[in-house]
Amino acid sequence: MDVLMQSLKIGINEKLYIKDPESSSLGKKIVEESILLIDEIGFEHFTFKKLGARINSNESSIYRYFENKHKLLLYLASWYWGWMEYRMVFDTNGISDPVEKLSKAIEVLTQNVEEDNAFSHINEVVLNKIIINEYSKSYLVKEVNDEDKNGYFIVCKRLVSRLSEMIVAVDKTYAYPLSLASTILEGTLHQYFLKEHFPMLTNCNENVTPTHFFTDLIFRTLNLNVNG
Amino acid sequence: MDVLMQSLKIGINEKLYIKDPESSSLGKKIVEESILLIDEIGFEHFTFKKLGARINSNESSIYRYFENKHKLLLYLASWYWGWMEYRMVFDTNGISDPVEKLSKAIEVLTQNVEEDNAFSHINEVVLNKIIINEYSKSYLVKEVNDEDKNGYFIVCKRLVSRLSEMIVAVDKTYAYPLSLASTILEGTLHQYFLKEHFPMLTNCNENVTPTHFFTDLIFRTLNLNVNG
DNA sequence: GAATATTGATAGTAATACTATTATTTTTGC
DNA sequence: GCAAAAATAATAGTATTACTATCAATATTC
Repeated sequence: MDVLMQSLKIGINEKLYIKDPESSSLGKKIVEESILLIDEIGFEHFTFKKLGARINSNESSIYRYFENKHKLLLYLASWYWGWMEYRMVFDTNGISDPVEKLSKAIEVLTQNVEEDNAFSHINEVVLNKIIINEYSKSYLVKEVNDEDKNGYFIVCKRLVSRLSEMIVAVDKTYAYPLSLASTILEGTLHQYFLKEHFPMLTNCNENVTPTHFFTDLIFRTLNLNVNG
Repeated sequence: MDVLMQSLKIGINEKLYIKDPESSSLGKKIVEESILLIDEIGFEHFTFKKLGARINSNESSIYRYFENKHKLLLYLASWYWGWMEYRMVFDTNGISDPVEKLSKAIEVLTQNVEEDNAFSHINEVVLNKIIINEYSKSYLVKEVNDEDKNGYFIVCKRLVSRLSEMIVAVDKTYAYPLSLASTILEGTLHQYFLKEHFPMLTNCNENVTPTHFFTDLIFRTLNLNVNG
């Protein structure tokens, strides 16, 4: 799993941190506990001072790793999308049939996240929760164009692009592969949010998952049979 | 248009404001200029102090209308969704064919917003821009469950519900009408955002609109012909 | 064991997000 | 047209946030 780990590390833009949090135990603790604290109190209430108190460290020490909490969120999001991308590529790698390949990709991207023990200091289940609740806040900012120029969103963009290509491989005539791919990724986060907080606005529940909904949607849209 | 105006006023939960901004010229100015200022500097940089300076009024006076900027955003969002709901109901009212009715609803909900002169102090075009950029921030908060209990999201919920019913009217066997409806509403905002800031992640541009994409998606998903 | 890097502690600043009080202006009712 | 009431403005003040700067204490490494 070392190769995986490295490939994921590569995905994170160096401008997102001042000092690489993977390079020290304090850095890892900052990442590890920030995920838990953001989940507990929400991104708006989260501060470096509170995080410092929680990990018995100092506010000023955290500022030596991340410029501000916004950059930390972008870092966590890059890690998350890099991890998703890796799993998608890994899990679809050997599949030659384009329909089966797309189907598997959708499954990986929309299914409930389970813990991955390859990364000891990152709790993927909780990270997924904060991506559902907070990811939009990382790009819905006035500075988005400049930040995009800095490459802060490159991992997520590459994921959409890859998924779009898989859609094209299934149906070259379909006119909206990019829009469909971005709708699936964003829509998945949204359906999980609705399931948790607005169950009346979704058909997803304990039995019906976003994977069911989006797999069905893709197959109907691209005019395929469920069995490939 | 007075009836319309009233019906839209009714839609806004009274708990969202301390004093009804429609009841005075200062209140209207607060709403009018807050839309423009949030659009200009973004919700994070927007403060009541800055708004006060802009309208030659006082921070403390604005606090007499709205508890904080979060409630103001919820107010603006309720107004927006109330206005969309009204237009959707109005424009689909006489249509008896369910397919044509759904098609018209999608059109109203996904098309580019144009100014509505019935509401002099609200610039719908700019309001639509801030909904695209800021709406998610109104519900992606830790307090969402309590706020929902207070009825702050009722207008948007009713809209999803209505759209879902129109989907059911077209295809009773389709298993995910709520998820499809919520995906369309949320996805429309997202596609407009991508079109503006991440054109590589969407097929929408000057010629292809979110209306094209979502109309096509709905028709394929519900197995209909484009001509009804 | 000295030099260097890292972390911690403390202090300080400007801005934010308010609340409270009092003064001034506007509105309304008679 | 004037008094009473309501609305708005001005000012001040508090706690928190989002940092920056400085210096002391601790690890690390050469």
